[in-house]
Amino acid sequence: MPDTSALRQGSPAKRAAIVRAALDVFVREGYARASVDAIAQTAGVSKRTIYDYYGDKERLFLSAVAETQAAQTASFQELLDRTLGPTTREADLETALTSFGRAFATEIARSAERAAVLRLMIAEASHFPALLQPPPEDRPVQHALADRLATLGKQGLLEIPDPDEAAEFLGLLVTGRVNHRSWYGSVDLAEAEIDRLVTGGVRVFLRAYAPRSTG
Amino acid sequence: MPDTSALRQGSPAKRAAIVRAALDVFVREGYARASVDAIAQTAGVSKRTIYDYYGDKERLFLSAVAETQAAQTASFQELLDRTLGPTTREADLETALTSFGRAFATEIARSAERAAVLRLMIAEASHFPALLQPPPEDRPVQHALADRLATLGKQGLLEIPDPDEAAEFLGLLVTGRVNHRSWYGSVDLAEAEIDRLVTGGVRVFLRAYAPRSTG
DNA sequence: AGGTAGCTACACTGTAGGGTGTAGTAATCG
DNA sequence: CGATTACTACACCCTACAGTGTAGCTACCT
Repeated sequence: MPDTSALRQGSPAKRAAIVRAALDVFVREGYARASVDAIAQTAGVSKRTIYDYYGDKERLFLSAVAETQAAQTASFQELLDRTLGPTTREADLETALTSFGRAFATEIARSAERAAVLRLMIAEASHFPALLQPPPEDRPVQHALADRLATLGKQGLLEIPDPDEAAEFLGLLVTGRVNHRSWYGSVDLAEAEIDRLVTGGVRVFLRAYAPRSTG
Repeated sequence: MPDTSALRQGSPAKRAAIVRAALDVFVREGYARASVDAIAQTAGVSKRTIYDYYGDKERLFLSAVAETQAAQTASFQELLDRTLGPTTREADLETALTSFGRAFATEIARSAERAAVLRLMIAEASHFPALLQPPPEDRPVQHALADRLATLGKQGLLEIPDPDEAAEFLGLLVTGRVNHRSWYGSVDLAEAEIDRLVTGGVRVFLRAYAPRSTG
């Protein structure tokens, strides 16, 4: 006899549609306000199907968050390679860091999704301890960035005593003010404003981590 | 005839008790999950009284947030005077900034309330546009800090081209990592950990804003 | 004493929403 | 072909909760 209490396997396409719709609604409404009916309607799927796939609202929520985190980590890696790749030369450093920062912050501030997920996680962290277990959204991300900075340090372009810390600060300097002003994506910022905030952050980072005496 | 639809004036003590209980529950549960019954019970007051005082849940929420903001702004001013007062001398600068940062971040990370309110505001910003209207929680705060930094700049202790920006970065460097790791107060951090994060942030700030050539 | 205001306790309405059960349809599998 | 699987539509249960109406108690005012 089949285990009728098990979740349905289903098709990847339908799973993706549901998870995508769920994230949309959760992000717009917050967990508690988001209704499964609304998610079903957004996904173009019956409510019953959602329950057959995910069992309950909590698991749907956690799946949706996990889903986007994987996607975001991947897209960050790609971004890092594009803007801070191993071909960076001395003269390009500020330019490269700025363009990295701009791409990074734009991704956060404008793609809406990334910031929105962060917002959602901040809001729900205390209700879903599971959210805290996986690397807090950017451990792999920060590691990759730290590696790049360490390399730049070894090349004498920067003075980086602690690459992990430096990576954290760079991320913070670049995204902190954008997140703050946009209320983590709740309010749109002008592109020019984002640029200004990012550029300022990179400038501070470079002043703090410039080599004391250039050889 | 009396206007029966008007809110009741009531006693300040009871108002305070309600607003305090409301904040407790909102902060712990989030707006949507928080029930007025729970708030009434926490406040030791009947639900009817809450409605007589505040009319509805939304107004209660906004009052609670506004209440704490005023309190927090005041306590920050006091903190700033205590740690970065006008008597600061050169040798004390790093010490003073560090103790400022520590006090600031501790207030945010340990008093729980401040971080929790921020968390709440981040979560609800898109549902309560009114939250965005008043100075975003720290405009007066940042202004006062900028003034102090400008003074230190004029004394030659720091090189501060843009005091407002510098104040923003100092706040960010000092609190950013604490907020990030504690999930804006959802997770407790050890005192030593907070110290380490704050100290690191101050060090970066000083490296970035140290005078290029000391006269 | 009589009136009025502040408050509680409690009953009650209406609605939203999580979650389930099931009949019916279409496709797919053997 | 019949059987199973995936799905929708829909009716449904049950709980939580925002908000209201009201009776009754206390305390204060005059």
